[in-house]
Amino acid sequence: MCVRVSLSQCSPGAMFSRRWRFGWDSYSEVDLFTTRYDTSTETLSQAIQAAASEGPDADGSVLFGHLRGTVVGLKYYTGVVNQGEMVGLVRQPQNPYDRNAVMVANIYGNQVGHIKRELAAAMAHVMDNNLAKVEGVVHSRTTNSFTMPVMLSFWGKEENKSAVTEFMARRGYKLNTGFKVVITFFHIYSSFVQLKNAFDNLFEGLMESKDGEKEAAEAVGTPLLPHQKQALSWMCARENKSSLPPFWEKRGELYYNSLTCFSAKEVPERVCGGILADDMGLGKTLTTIALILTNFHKGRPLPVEKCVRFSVGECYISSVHATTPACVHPCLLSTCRRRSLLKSKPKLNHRWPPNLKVTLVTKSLSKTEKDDILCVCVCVLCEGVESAMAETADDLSARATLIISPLSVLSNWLDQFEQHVRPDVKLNVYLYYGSDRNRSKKFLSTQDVVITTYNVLSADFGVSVDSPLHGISWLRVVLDEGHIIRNPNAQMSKAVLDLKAQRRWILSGTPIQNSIKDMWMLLAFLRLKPFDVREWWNRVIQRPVTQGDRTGLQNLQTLVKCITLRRTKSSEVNGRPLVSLPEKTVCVEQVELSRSEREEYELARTEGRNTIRRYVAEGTILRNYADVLAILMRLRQHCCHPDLLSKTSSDLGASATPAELRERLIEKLRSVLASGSDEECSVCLDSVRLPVITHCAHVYCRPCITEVISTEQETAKCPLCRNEIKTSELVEFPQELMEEESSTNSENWRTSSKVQSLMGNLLRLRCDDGSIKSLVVSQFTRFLTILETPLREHGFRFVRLDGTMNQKRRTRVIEEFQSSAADSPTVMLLSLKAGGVGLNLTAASHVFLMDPAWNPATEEQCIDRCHRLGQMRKVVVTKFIVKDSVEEKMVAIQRKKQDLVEKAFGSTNSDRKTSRIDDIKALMEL
DNA sequence: ACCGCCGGGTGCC
DNA sequence: ACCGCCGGGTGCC
Repeated sequence: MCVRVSLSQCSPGAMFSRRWRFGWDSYSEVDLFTTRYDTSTETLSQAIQAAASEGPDADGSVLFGHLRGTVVGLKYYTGVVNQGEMVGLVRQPQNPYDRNAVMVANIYGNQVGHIKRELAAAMAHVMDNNLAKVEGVVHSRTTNSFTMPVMLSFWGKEENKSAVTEFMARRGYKLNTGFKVVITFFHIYSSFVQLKNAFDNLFEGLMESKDGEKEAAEAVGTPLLPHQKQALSWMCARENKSSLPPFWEKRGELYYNSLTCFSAKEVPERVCGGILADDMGLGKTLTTIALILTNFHKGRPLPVEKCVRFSVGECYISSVHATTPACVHPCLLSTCRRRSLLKSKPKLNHRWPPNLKVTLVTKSLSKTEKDDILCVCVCVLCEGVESAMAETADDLSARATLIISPLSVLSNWLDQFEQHVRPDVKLNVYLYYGSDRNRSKKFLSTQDVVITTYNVLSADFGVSVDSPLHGISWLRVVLDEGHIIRNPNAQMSKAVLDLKAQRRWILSGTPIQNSIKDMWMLLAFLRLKPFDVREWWNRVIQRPVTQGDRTGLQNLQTLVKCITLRRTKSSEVNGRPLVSLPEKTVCVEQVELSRSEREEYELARTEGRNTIRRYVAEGTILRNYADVLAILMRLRQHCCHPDLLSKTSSDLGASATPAELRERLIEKLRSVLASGSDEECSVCLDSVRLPVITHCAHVYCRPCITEVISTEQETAKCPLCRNEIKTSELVEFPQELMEEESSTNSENWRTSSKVQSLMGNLLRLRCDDGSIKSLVVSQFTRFLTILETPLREHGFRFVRLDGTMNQKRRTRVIEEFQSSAADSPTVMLLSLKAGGVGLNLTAASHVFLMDPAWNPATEEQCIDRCHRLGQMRKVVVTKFIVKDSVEEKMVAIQRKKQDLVEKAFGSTNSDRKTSRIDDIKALMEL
């Protein structure tokens, strides 16, 4: 090697004034790069990926400005760029010629060139210190083939803006600023609210031109409904057709991506699979089972062993002809041996050879012979597996489908396979779960289906280098409830992304739960190029959408449309509803309080109203929100049963010690949550998960409020009352108390008007038709406990399902309830929040909603557990509402709230705040 | 690269 | 001639 340096190497600061130079006489850059970089396993795309995920999130970033830069060294690299194409900028601190080097790469991670030295030096400082994220777009090409201009944009946190701008200016690079973009919490928040609504529409109307139907393979025992045949047809097409992924088009010889302006000679890798986002109850599981059996390689059905029982006395195996007599199914062999039919001695093999033929001869048989011949003969449904082998590049030896599901629905998968696969078909389904699971890769990869849970998968992934599931080339990976993997940093998500598969599917009723970020994980799993790389996703979709860009949203919509099939129960196909469910009637039964109940209620109401009046007058209603909720809660509890009221909680007023404050906050939290009410988190607008209470007594999801705090840092304020909040001051409900809550005293039990109304209904029903089953639903688990006494007294057989039960018990309870046995329970006491999605309670045809919920959707969800596919009877829903009470007003607000959600486009946080105050006023008749 | 830069050849017009 | 000018060789970081 001959390196000639005209000037001695110097400090980075002096580098600009002096020049240095290398000779290339006997040394090519290829050698240099292979020795330098090939020792590292990191690929360029991984480097880009890593760079993008380390940097600040696109959400909170502001644009510092633009700068026109130069990409040099084009002729040394193969990466090509088109006009308007986005490029990635990656720091190369290990570059032997310049540790400030900034590499330029195209969407596919192919190197295009480098940023010119001086500019790179300035950028390196900014990039290395995480002051800004720099993005590049190549707007125009110059005619020469050595350099090209690149438009650089600098993005980062507001507080770094001036530092970056000044630094660049000192180096002689002026950042051109367009209009000033200021993003505050409320900014993000209101655009988030808008998005949430836009998302609701995102998955709507995805039915167009997906209306072909496909019959399932013979092995599927359950006839598919028309919409399921459509889904099957669509899924098969997504797996088999080689249509271009969204935004790709053929332009002459090249394939062109209209979003990133990238083009390539090769066909872009197609996405085999997609998102099946049908509403729950439309049969995603059955459709998936049908897909597994129907669409093996080359669109042929999965070759499965099918046991054929010949009708007695008619058929008789006379001889076995096999082109390869080496293998005979052991089951058949036993018969052959007995009858001495085999000429040669075959080896045993469980897999039936494709061209083995069995000749059957009819013969009259004696009784014993008939019994003998009732042996099982095994046939093959699909022939020609081997011949298909050589034809395509795909690995046709991949056989198994891996299904990953939450633990709670694991048993459902097994049941559904049992139920929908014809009993005479032998499908190898292996449950990869439990400590004694078979970890043999050979064993697993020869199964037809392997089912496991997200937890098992990620546990395996974390523990050992050669996780069995990660070592297998799957034919197909299916993520059930795929929205579970929405956090890309979670171990679970990484484990899922690392799976090797030809085809990938996501099943989910709610593909986007919180934000557009959720979507990235799904696309990354599906390997939808180029969006599986975070930078391109951020730049092309996420940032434009979060900043309210219409085209960004349109692009996202197009993207989603291409890979998603979503139908709701109300969707129509050719003017007819997708599924015809039995009629559902909802009636409200007014309950009159007894005199003593009314007296107690009015007492509590007057007291509460005075308190709230005071808050309204002081303008402190939101500051005392928890207290207000507690008052409302007490009233709601009065409506159900007097014993629901917890011991009067002390007033928050003056809190002497921190321990005392904590005690009182927990008490507040208890009154909000413990009884099972459905409180809404004001950040995500959903029911609270992992509830925490702030020192200003507002309840949020822990992740939501933590994010708010980390975004706003020291200046973090409570989104509801703008008091200062700190992560360290968030209080959780202690687990020990959780358990205490459930204990109740069953001696001196008393009834209530609502209990009477329910019992009257149940007794009447039992009289009319003893086989009718009912769900009795309440938000208050303690109310369910109270209801147990009269049910027992009247000799009802009942079960109970609430959030405290573990999975095993839940499954058993549901099984018991769903059973049609004569002595099976006819009533299920159900806590409104228990189970959430996926429960199948079709045995019930009557639903009694004991108390109104804040969120009408929760009620609907609950009703849907029995008003769904498989329901044979008309469904009757009875809502008990106490006359002249807070419950009546809640119903009115429910309706208003639903309107609000529907029209909420543009509703801001402050709108919501005032609407909350209005709600409270209305509830208390102020 | 239809540039910039380097360094050797050259030297009135 | 310790300059200027010309024209060939050359070229990312």
